[in-house]
Amino acid sequence: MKKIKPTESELEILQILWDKGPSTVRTVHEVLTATKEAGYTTTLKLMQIMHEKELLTRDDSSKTHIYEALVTQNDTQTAMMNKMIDTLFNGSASQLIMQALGNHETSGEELTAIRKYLDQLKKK
Amino acid sequence: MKKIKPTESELEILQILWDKGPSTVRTVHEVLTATKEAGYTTTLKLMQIMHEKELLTRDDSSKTHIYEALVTQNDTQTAMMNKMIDTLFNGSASQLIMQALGNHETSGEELTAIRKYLDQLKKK
DNA sequence: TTGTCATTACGAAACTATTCGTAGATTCGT
DNA sequence: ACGAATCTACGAATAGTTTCGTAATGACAA
Repeated sequence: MKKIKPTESELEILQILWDKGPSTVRTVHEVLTATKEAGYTTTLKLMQIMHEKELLTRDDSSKTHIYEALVTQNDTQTAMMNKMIDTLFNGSASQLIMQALGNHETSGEELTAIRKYLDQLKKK
Repeated sequence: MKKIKPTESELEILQILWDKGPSTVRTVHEVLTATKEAGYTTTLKLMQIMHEKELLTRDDSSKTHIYEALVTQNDTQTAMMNKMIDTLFNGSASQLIMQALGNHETSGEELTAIRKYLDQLKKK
């Protein structure tokens, strides 16, 4: 399996592509600048680099290229979580889970969902 | 609250200091090189920089300085988890939790502990 | 066609992180 | 006291990330 290690800025772009699906630089840039300052060519360059790194595919059949995330959100989540558990939670996933439960206002519904999931796991 | 954003290498060093408590560069370096290659002065420089950044305190009353983590493991966990939930899990902590449950072999004991913790939360 | 506009390509600058060589200071054993 | 070993300080080289200016290309409207 390929190593997934997007940088900070790359993650922001991936997020947008996961959300919107295949998009042009313009689209991504628009979403990006809703939150933060950035020049258009900055966004462009980033996406070009991500394409080189094979984080994105590019459809350049028409003049305006269309980019798409090549790594899934799920794989990225898994990769980064594992690293985090490793380097920050002494290898214990449950420690991470409790930390997450403790530090966030989690709604009753969410708690129920987690409990259900837990039951399912226990059956095995 | 101060912003906690240690780099990759800095995290490795923090980990060691959290584990061992106040330590010399030599000690940290020894642990570090058990896993990976690194020159002594590299480790030294890193820790000096971390001291400048106020990630570490330094006791230089004797010639061999003693460094100690200034940020707690817990605060760092919280900070990095929140960012992760934000940038990778669309703001949903429970999504992260299920991901963690799914992708790790979690022992029965751990599951029970989590369940207990969950019960506790539900009471409120 | 001609000018305007949006787009891509390229390269360089600015910044941050990582690595390590060298020099100078201190400690310790003999 | 002498020399070897250990440690710190400093600065520079390297590498990776982020930013953006400029030029070339293509699309489109008048």
